Amino acid sequence: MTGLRARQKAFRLERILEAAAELFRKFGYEAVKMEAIAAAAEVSIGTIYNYYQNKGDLLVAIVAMEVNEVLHGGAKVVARPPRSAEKAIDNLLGTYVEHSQVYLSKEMWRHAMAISTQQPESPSGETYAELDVALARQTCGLVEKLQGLGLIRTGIDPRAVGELIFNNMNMMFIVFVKSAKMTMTELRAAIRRQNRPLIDAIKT
Amino acid sequence: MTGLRARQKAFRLERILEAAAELFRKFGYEAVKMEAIAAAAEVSIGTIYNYYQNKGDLLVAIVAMEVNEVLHGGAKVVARPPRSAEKAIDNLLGTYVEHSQVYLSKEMWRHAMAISTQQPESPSGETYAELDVALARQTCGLVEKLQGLGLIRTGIDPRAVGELIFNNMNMMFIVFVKSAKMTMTELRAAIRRQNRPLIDAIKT
DNA sequence: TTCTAAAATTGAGTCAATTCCAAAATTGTG
DNA sequence: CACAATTTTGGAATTGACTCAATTTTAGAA
Repeated sequence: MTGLRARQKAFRLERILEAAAELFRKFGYEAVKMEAIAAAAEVSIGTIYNYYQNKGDLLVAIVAMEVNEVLHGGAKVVARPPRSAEKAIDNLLGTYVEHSQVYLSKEMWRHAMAISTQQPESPSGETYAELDVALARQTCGLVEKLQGLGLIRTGIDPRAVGELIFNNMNMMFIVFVKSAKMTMTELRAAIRRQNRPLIDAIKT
Repeated sequence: MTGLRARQKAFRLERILEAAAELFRKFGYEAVKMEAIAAAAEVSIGTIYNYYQNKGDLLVAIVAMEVNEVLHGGAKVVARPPRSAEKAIDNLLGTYVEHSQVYLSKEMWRHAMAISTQQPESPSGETYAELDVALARQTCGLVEKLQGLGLIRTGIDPRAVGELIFNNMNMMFIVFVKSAKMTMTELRAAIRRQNRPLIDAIKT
């Protein structure tokens, strides 16, 4: 057991995902037909639907791999944060938004977000939501750590602050991927500006 | 001039919108076929597409009417805010989220959001984005007013605070409509909890 | 009233995602 | 080595949003 069948399955799963990722990146999510993905992965359309529920599922699986990398990057920042609340938070959020652009286009992000909003109960929708929760937790974790390091006043609820900061960033990221012209630099500047009053007020 | 044709046009526009709104509310956005809307509005499918670019456009038009009411409700709060920063902000955000449920189901909101994310450049996507901007401005306006009333420290950037608060609420509202079980009460409690450290820090 | 160009309406047809299902392949078992 | 149970395959059928060429309606001039 766990013989040929399982190996073939894993192999096909990956080949389909890679074919889709490459095509999505090259031509955009909407422009790519399932037929093209099937041809590129050298399987039939039916086979794709055997592995993934729908076209959106395929996209969200790609995005999920990406977000997992972002979580890893974030963990490093939380482990050894810069020695000021301002810099630490800027660093973490910077990791999030910068990394998010490495493999995924704005268009891919937009569709992934739309799919997870449209079908929150589907496996891919839940996956996406869980990743958001994990990122929010990580942000809260950083705030807590900063508090432990004496960089943020005691008595302040770190979860409230973490969620507020994360939600603001997430919303700004949505605005960013929806805007054709907004740059990464502008995004980061806006987030910094929005966070400043809060951080000034809670830092020691 | 402005005779029969214009009147008929306005009449049909409205009849299509009303038919769609009723069907969407009763059966959900996805479950309703364009064919059904056409039949209910007593026009052909082609005619609907003469007035609205696509099915999503129809939904966003309905949502836009709703959000305009929300903006009106918000204006009243900003005009005569409660005499504490905490209550004033809670009141405004409460107006937003409570009103949003009157005519629209979570499912309709989810699809409207998804559409505006997927097609940000389309008329309906832009309409939705503009409404978000208007709401964010209103929130900033309230913060500024509270500052003018001496309820929030001077020297704090009201736009930064307003945007932070609005973006957090907006993100939480997305979480809310994506969750089958989250209640309005829970949503409001979460938002209050998240805002508390910020408001405590900036109020006089 | 009658005629004509512009505007609006119509619905059958197109397109791409998704579903269906019968044939083929794979595996564990007697 | 069969052979039955299970899984995979691939292409045909379905579905529903959207298009477009033909038809109908309207406004206004003669």
